[in-house]
Amino acid sequence: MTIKTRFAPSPTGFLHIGGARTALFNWIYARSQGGRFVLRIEDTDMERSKEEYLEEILKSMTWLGLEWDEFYKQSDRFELYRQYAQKLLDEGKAYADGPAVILKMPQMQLKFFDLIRGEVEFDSETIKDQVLIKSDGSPTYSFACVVDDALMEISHVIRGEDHISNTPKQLAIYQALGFKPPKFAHVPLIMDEEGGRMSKRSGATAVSDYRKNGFLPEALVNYLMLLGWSPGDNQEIVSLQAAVKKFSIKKVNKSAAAFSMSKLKWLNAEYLKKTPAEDLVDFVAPFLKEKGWISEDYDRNRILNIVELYQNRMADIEEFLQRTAYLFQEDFEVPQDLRERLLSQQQTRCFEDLAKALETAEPFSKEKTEAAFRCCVEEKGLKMSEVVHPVRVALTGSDVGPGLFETMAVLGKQKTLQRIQLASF
RNA sequence: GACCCCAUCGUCUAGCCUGGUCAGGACACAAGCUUUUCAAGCUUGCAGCGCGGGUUCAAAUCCCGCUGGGGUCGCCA
Repeated sequence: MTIKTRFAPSPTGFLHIGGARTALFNWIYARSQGGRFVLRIEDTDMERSKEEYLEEILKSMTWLGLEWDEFYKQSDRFELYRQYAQKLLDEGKAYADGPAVILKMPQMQLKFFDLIRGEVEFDSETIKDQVLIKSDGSPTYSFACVVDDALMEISHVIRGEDHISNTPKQLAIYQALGFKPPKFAHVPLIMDEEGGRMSKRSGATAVSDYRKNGFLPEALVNYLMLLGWSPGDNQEIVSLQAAVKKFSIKKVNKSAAAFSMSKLKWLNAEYLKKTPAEDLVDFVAPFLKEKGWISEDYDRNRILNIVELYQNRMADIEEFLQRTAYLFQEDFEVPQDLRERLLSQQQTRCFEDLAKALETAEPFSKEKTEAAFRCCVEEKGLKMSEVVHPVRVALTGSDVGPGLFETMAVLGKQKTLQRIQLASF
């Protein structure tokens, strides 16, 4: 049997991280079985479906690396749904209510075997007749879904747990149509940090938000797959390729998982650390351009030096931009408490001489600046720590950051000297 | 409310199917080492089987009940 899965978002909103994880499991499962992955846009609700959302969904899927083998839009297939509805009408399995078509609920065993949960059974008495075609001629979700899954020969329907109670209704439609139902697997939902329902208030929920905030797609994908699934060998860093090798749908958890931004950030930091600095330059450049900090023809080597300095000090782009702002902006504020604590008259009185000493550093490298700096500090009988911290504040506006001399090298001679002198009185 | 699903550290999880390993790992948190600060790195620590009944020589693991959480009850998807 050929394995075929599908992800079927409706373009009534951005691609949600919950949806992304469902898509991810479908993709991984198809790939792990040598099967095919279908992307089907469920845009039967003409009112709420928007072109911009469709574009955003496609873009997010591509960004995540979840390429599809087949693509469909339900709005192209309305005629097909009407034909099947007519068939049910002709066979007496459905009845008309004005222009609408409604399925007579057959008496049947509404039982199915869920690949993740095992046997799930519903009482057919509790399920009402189902609308198949709405009064406006468009198909309902369940009807279009069943017709498509059957015609597209979807072998495994992997979807969110919120669809579990749709399954018995759809089973009835399969039976009426005379189609064999696919295998079902309902993956648990993702909860917010507090364990409640994911909502706008829960923070970033759209995949595009994570892209904008400077997360690496590999990190997001890695995080999402770990929410409800584990390779089982204590590995946390798992590539898509490794996941495909180890994936088993039966090993997917049954219980809902709370989203953890701190773990996602940790994973992102891990991926950031192992990404070659050269590649990171390209990753970071668009964000710097957007800030207006660099132009189109920026000094690639300089950005490379900066990236190398901060690669281990950031979990996302926001942190990077915050910590490197002093390199691109002239007027940064030194917080009042730091000014008082580290830039007192006493502490800055050697600044003039330090500036003079640094003037001789040529080239203005980490090694040369450090040598000149140390020499001057020793001559004055001071300790390095007494001078290093005040100077860092003068240069960066912060008391934390990379090594002082690496910072100087990347800041450049002119700005370094200027800022030291400026702070000395 | 009815129906359905679920339940291991604060969080994500391994272990459950095929009862017997100090219940393992990761994030977070705390401490130490390193260091011009921070980060990274290394080491250590803290912390869990929801409750109650069974079955059994033995239960996180099997069964039942309870409690708790979640989902669905649209001519939305």
